[in-house]
Amino acid sequence: MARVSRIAEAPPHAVAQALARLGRNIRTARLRRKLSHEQLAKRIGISRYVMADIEKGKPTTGIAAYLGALWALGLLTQMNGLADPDRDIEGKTLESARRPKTAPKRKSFDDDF
Amino acid sequence: MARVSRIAEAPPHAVAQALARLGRNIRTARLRRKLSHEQLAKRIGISRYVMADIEKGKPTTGIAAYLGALWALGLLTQMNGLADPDRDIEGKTLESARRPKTAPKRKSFDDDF
DNA sequence: CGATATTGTTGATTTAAACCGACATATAGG
DNA sequence: CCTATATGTCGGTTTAAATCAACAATATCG
Repeated sequence: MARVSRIAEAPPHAVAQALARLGRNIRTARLRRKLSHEQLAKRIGISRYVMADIEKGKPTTGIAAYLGALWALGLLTQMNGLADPDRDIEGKTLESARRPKTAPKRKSFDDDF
Repeated sequence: MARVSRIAEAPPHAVAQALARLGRNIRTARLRRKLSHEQLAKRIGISRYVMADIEKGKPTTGIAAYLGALWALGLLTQMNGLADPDRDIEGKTLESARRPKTAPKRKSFDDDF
């Protein structure tokens, strides 16, 4: 990533937790399939070091490496419904009739946070 | 990421597709909530440029940025069951009684691919 | 339509992600 | 136990991810 964004530097609990759990789950799946870091990494096209990073839930590691791991383990299909607009009740409620291509104009200067 | 791994350089169809869909879904969720790139990016702690990258499904972008977006949109909970060992039928079947901490020793030289 | 905000693009800079070699430690399984 | 393999750690190199400023293009809405 370089220049490390705040979300990566100090992720909120929920994000850090999700990341840690994902890493653990990937590790479990790998061990069940009796693959070493090196073997799985090779299939994904990453180094064994990055494979280890993934299992640690490293925030700055590229998403493709994570998805590649899921893919190589046959678990990528579980990504299917993620953030699906149809499941987004909150969003559906908020949505006005039209579907704007950009966000609506803000009244004026930034409503920060 | 630097030195761009193969998975990021030329992701398999399934991975590229999952990435593109995730990006689109995040965009839809953002627009429904009437947030601009800049507004959402600020809450996540990234620049608007990275926010745009996410919606494009850029493979090399750090996973924390993606999860941060889901988090800021209230969609992170959908990550819960991802790669859950309990749901991993394939893995459960393969698993032998014990739970090794490392992969079993390979017979000898690499079984490549 | 016109004013304003959003989003896209480009080029330059900074910095760390990914890689590697080498070595230490832990684990598996004979 | 012993040995081969797996995994962890460290320093150093390469390279591109993230940022930013500035401007262009596009979309919103009064």
